[in-house]
Formats: sequence, C-alpha cells, structure tokens
Amino acid sequence: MEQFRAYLQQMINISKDELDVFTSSCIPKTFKRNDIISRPDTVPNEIFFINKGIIRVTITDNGGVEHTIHFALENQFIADYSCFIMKQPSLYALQALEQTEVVVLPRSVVEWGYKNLVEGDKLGRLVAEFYFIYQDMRIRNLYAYTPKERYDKITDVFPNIHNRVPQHLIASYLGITPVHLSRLKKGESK
Amino acid sequence: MEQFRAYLQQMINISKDELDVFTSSCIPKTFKRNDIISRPDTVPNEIFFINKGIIRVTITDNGGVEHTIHFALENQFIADYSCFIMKQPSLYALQALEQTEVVVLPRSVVEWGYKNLVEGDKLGRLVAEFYFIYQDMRIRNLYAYTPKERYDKITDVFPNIHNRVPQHLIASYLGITPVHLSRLKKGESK
DNA sequence: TAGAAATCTAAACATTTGTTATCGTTTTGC
DNA sequence: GCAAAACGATAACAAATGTTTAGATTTCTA
Repeated sequence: MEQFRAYLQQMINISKDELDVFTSSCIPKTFKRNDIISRPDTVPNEIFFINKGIIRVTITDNGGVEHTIHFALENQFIADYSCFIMKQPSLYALQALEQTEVVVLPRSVVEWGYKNLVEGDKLGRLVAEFYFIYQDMRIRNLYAYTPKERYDKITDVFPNIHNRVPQHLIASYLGITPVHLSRLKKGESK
Repeated sequence: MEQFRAYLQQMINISKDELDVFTSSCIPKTFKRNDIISRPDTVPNEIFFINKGIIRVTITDNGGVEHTIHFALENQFIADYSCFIMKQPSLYALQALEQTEVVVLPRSVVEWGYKNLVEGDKLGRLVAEFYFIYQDMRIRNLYAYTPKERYDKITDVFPNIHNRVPQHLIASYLGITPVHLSRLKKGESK
C-alpha cells in the first residue's frame, strides 16, 4: 500500500489521518498473467491502481473482433471509468498481461474520498485531466498519423512496451492487423 | 450571461455571491460564421462556453490535410484543454461554423474558480469527466465501428448536425474523405 | 524437457479507402 | 440579383489495409 500512499501524497495535499482512513478501505490484490480482471456487461464498481504489472483494456466489436483500446501501466488508475461514472454495464474487458499487483478502490471509497477528503475533488479532477490529455492525444494520433507513424511513436507513451507485450497486441492497439504491422516493419509502405 | 449562470447552478452548488463574482470576470463575445476563434502554435489561455452556435476543432497533419476532431455545441465548454492545462502551444484551430455567441473564461478566472469556489474543483472534475466520457466513446467508435456505422450514429451525439454542417466536414469528422462518404450513403459498402 | 500453443513473417488475393477529375446544383458574398 | 465559390455525386484508377493460408521459430505448460 506504500506505493499508493506515495502517489496520493504526490498528487494532492493529504493529511496522515486522511491517508490512513482512505487507504485502510482499499484492498491489495494480485492477478496472474492473462487473468481477466473485469468483464463486459456488468456495472463496474471498482477502480484499480496499478502498483506493478500491465493491464490491457479491450472491446469486442459486432463481428467478434477484439480491439485493444489501452495499456495501463504502473502508478496509473484504470477502470471502465465512463461506465463507472454512469453506473452502466461495462463495454470493456480488463486483462492482466503480466503478474499484476493492484490496489482496489470500491465505489464507496471513491465517493467517500470525493466527499470527505479536503482535496478529494481535486484528485478526481487531476486524474480525469490526466486521462483527458491522454485520450486527446489518442484521438489526435488516430486522425493525423498513419499507422506506421503511430507505431514509431508508441514508445513515447509506453516505454519498453516491445519487451512487455506481444506484437499482435500492439497491432491491435494501433488499429491494424498483425499481418499489416509485420509489413509496416519491413518498410514497404509508410 | 444568464445562460452560463444557469448552467453553473445546474452543475454545482454555488451561492449568488460566488456566481456574481465569478461571472463578472467572464467576457461575452460573438463570432461570425467561419471566423477563426483560436489558432495553433500559441498557448491557449481561454476557455469558451457556447451560448449559441457551433464550433469545430481541427488539426492539420504533416501533409497539410485538415482533420475535424470535434464539433462543440450549445451549453458546452470548448478549448484546447490539453494544452491549456499543460500551458503548451496549441495543436488545434477553433472555428465558428455559424454565428456563435460565447462566454470567454480567461485562465486567471478558471484558476481562481478552482481555488476559491466552494465546489470549483468539483465543477472541474465534472467537466473533465464529461469530456472523458465523450472521448472514450470517440475512441471506442474509431476502433470498433466502420465509417458507415459511425455515420449512421452521428446524430446520437450531434442532433441536427446534417442541417448545420456541410457533409464534407462530417466526412472529416468521421475520418474519411468526402468522396468516400458520398459512396457510403449510396449504400454500396458497409 | 517434450509436446502444444503462441507468435511472427511471408505471399497471394480481396476489399476498403483515397485521389483526381468532371459536372451539375446550391449557396454565398458583394 | 448575380457572379463566384462551395458543395455533392460520380467514375476510373491507385494505394492502403484486410483475409487467408502456410511455415518456421519461440514460448509456455504440464
């Protein structure tokens, strides 16, 4: 829990007492490689903070094809936060790609924090802003860059990703097929 | 300014005094059709609230092609909020597509609100969450839906868009060429 | 550690999407 | 109100990307 406490202290002003109460309601949990952490079609009532490991977020389209929407790394929150906020059934699956250690924040704890931590809303704002900036970049890249350009830039956002994630999942994240990524690497197109 | 005040009251608990002080520092402004509201390469120091009209957000890629990232409608905030937060030169241009009336919130006012309004951080959190949900849907649609499917669903997000925006800008928003959208409408592909 | 599964590359072919050019029609600005 | 610009449809062709299959290599698991 120490890592999570350090993260909180770095993000907002939070007293020792607040920290103790808040984190005492959070639950450490470990997942094995390839474990499914969360499935679609149920309302997400938890947010995860990643101490160690890597989680991928996926959506399955009407044709049954799975798309990798996101990789979440150490010291980040991850959840289907849209559906968490709207209390609607999730559209995503979360899967651990490595042995992954998380801190689980149940909905009750999150809402308690917003209401009772002096800077609870500020923490919420900062985290939402962090993901806003990330998503803004995602959308920008999908519009303005070719798949090859997105591939060349992927380590800016996910350092060491090539050593942690198989290439076909990177292709999925880039929005292309594994076969096409293999082609791009050969340098035949741009 | 009345419309903006009503919006704030609906979003958070805010006293009459707070409302007066806060909105007295906001500046009403009007743009004509096709006016450029904001250009890339300068640090954005303003957030706009739209009372009436429609604003499109664009990015120009390395090849000089302009992509429509977003349409902002009435009762929404719009800005290059990423670069606003990071105080970096903007990557986007903002353009009024109709005669558009906005309320301008200078950076100083936004930051004053976060610090001094009782629920200032909460407002920031809620707006960031609103856009988080919107962007999440954007990304999901870009991955999991075909351009035709995105076209069929566009009025879910932008009601009446077909009567307000020329078709080639809708194509740009969908991430395809005008020629291709014209083809899709004919129903030759999915 | 051996067999099975996963992974990556490659080639051939199919489909989608982009490019360019043309031509009416509609809309706009003066 | 009119001339010019913008707009949308269409066709022919080009480029990008997907699909399927196969084979070689690596990685995982029992």
